[in-house]
Amino acid sequence: MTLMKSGANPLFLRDEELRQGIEMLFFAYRDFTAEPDAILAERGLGRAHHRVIYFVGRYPGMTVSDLLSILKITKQSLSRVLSQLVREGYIHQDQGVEDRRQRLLRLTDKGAQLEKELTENQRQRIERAFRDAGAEAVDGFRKVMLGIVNAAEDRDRFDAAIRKRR
Amino acid sequence: MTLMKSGANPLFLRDEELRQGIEMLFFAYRDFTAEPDAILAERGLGRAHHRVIYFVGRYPGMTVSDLLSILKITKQSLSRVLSQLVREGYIHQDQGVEDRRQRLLRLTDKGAQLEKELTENQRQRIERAFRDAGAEAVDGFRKVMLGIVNAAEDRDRFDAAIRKRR
DNA sequence: GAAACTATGTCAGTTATATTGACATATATA
DNA sequence: TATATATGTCAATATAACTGACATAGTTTC
Repeated sequence: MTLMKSGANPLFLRDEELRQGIEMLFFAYRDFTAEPDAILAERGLGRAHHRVIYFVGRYPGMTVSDLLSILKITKQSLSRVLSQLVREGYIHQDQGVEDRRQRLLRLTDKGAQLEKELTENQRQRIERAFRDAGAEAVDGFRKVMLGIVNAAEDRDRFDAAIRKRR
Repeated sequence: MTLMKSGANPLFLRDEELRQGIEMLFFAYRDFTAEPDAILAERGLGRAHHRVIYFVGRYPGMTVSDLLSILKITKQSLSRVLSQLVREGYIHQDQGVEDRRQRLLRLTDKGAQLEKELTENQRQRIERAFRDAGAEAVDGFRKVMLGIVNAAEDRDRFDAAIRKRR
């Protein structure tokens, strides 16, 4: 941290550091979504479909409202995306067993295949970044990212070893 | 890293770790944009306007094509957003001095005020996360984020101390 | 058992952000 | 002079979100 743009002004340094943090999030997210978006476009799907497929693959048997609270979108928005995925055979809905109003969501084989193709890309990108940066850096990355996330509920999705720092 | 969900399968652990990375990016970005979006909505502006205001504030005197290559959108998309910002007095355009075809962009006072309000929110979020995580973790965060970003051109926006690891 | 609440779905209208393609203008460079 | 570049604009389209209103089936509570 010695070679900063402006010299020895600690206030500027702090601002520069924080702005870099902001920008890194923007650039990382932009590049992280670019390739999956291209794969999805070939099938007439968009980023919203990816998010649904991803989380249903991650938590099979999740309900529609689980999905709504993760994505933080309205049910009307989800509806169009989800019903397209069901219609086109990527996602299967089972009636809930304890509560029969619920629709338990899971990927079909077709859905799982697409999920793999999409996530593979992002997984590789993360893997390369993690490997290049080293285990210690990965710990730091996780601590910071966890601090950026709002809801304790979402932070709880991540592992206990990180959570205990709070 | 001792308490993982599944026990002692190292392959599972790796997959779990990578998926956490993917999800952290999603959740962090989702929460990072939520509050500025709300402020913008009051003025009839959206996230796209924020990005323009942010980068023009960051690099005063940048050209339209600089902005296009950072945002990676088409000029037609930028056009509507940028001309609204000019029309409503957030951004001022000067004719380029060396090349008079260029429009050099800078924030007006009104624009700078909005930029401050919007960025303040994100800056505070990052600041809190950085402070809670500690300096070492911040280094790790930056290393990993830099690894996720594609273009060397964009990586070069960040500081030399990190860049030299490559 | 009726009333209230919950999970989900759907209709209709609207907004923001992006796209592609075509063309125009001013300026710079070979 | 010819060509390339920086910018702007018109038109049509797509996607992903929103709000509001209403419907249905199933669960819970009084």
